[in-house]
Amino acid sequence: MPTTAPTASHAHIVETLGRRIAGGTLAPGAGMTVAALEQEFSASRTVVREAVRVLEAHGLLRSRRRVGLVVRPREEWDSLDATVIEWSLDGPRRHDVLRELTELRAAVEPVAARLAAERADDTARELLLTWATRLNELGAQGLGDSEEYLEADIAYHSLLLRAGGNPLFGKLSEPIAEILRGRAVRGLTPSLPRVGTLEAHVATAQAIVERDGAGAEASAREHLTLVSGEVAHL
Amino acid sequence: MPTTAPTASHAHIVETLGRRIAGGTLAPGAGMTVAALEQEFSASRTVVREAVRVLEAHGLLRSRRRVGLVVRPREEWDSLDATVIEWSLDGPRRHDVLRELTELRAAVEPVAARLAAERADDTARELLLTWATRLNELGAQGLGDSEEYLEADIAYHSLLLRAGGNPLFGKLSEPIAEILRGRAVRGLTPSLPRVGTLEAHVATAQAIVERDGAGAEASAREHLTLVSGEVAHL
DNA sequence: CGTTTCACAAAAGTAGTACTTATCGCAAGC
DNA sequence: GCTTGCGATAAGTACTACTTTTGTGAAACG
Repeated sequence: MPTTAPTASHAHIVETLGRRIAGGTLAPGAGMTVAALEQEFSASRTVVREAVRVLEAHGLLRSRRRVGLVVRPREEWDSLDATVIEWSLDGPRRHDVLRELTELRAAVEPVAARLAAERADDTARELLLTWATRLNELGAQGLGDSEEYLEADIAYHSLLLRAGGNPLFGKLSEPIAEILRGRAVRGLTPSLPRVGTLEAHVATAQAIVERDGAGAEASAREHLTLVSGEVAHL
Repeated sequence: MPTTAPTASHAHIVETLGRRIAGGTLAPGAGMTVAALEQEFSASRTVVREAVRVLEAHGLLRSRRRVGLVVRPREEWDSLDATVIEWSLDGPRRHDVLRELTELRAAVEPVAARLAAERADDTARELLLTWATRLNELGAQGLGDSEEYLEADIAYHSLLLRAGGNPLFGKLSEPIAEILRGRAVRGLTPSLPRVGTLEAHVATAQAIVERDGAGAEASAREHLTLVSGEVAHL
């Protein structure tokens, strides 16, 4: 085999095609055939079909006999899947996606905070407070747009969602990590976090440590109202 | 081939295997091989591999060279996917799943109600109220466990989640429909809905019609507190 | 002229087989 | 005892032949 396509194996096709669809290059309703994909990726039928199956499983594509492969409407997509979200954040609709995700986050995080306050184990509580104070410090130093801040932010929110012990909330930490990353990459994170944000983090964590469910929920909600405001008019 | 498997095609393998894993028959860590599956389902390699790919995409399975297929830990599953949820509701962990989903629902629906109040179009508002009053009527007649009630319940909640225009919330209507169905099938729905439930439905819908975001959120939250209480100790 | 029926062909679905590649585990050598 | 290399194993990839479904268009029919 010469220096041609680097064996466009399974994962590559899924990735490329997924990005095209979720990213918007390939609009819903657009059609294609397995044969065409074989050619384009210079891959065997088997490989292409497996890739198609995966995209089908994610609701991005539909394969029908005699018709070929058709891109499905957006409502059918597995829009809560981390990979699908990542792909969506690449397309022209990224702002919408970001807004939608933030709304979901605003709904979920306060309740997650309450659950964490009620049920988290002690190490999680401590760790949560640690991350919150770290965020506070970094933010105060004007490092709100730094790599470390992003990392701590993801760690904090991820733990917050997991600490309540409900795997479904934990699962939502993946999309939420994607938003944070997505915002950071696009320079939407200010170097000096908005007033109230850092305090809200610490207050939430503090409430969780003190097993104050209502308090945790309230301060998390306060924080997220601020965030929603920022993202609302992108 | 005798009267054995009726050409256990792709979808059937996905379904069966998915149920086994998500349902708990096949515990995380358990291993198998493609060859074994070929035999069991008397299907060709191609078909089995495609099925495996789909399950892999849902995070239920991992396929590694020289090792074979390994069932992945529950945290890795695409637990928000409607099919995965359906499969999970069949296993011994169904009560946990039901509880977890209800918690998520309690977090999401109030916010969805607010968004609906702020942004739904007029037909959706009207329809929402129609469903709510229908639920009210059916409930008052002691038909809370009837087929019609379930149908109306699903329609109401589904529309509530979609009306706000955020596809992510809309997507969550699938799992939520699964819960309602799951509860009904298992006879967990009382024929006379708990006091307050029906009123809350109507109140929420009423608030949405009046574009009262805060009110909609509040009454939805009230309703869901009741529901959570019911499901908490299954 | 409109409607139904039917046959054809297109495209995915299924099957089987041959070959390639990664990797785990063990054993031999340092 | 630790590393290194070999071999077996199981998935990954490829190719090809065959089957099944189904949309479309043409022909038959009312």
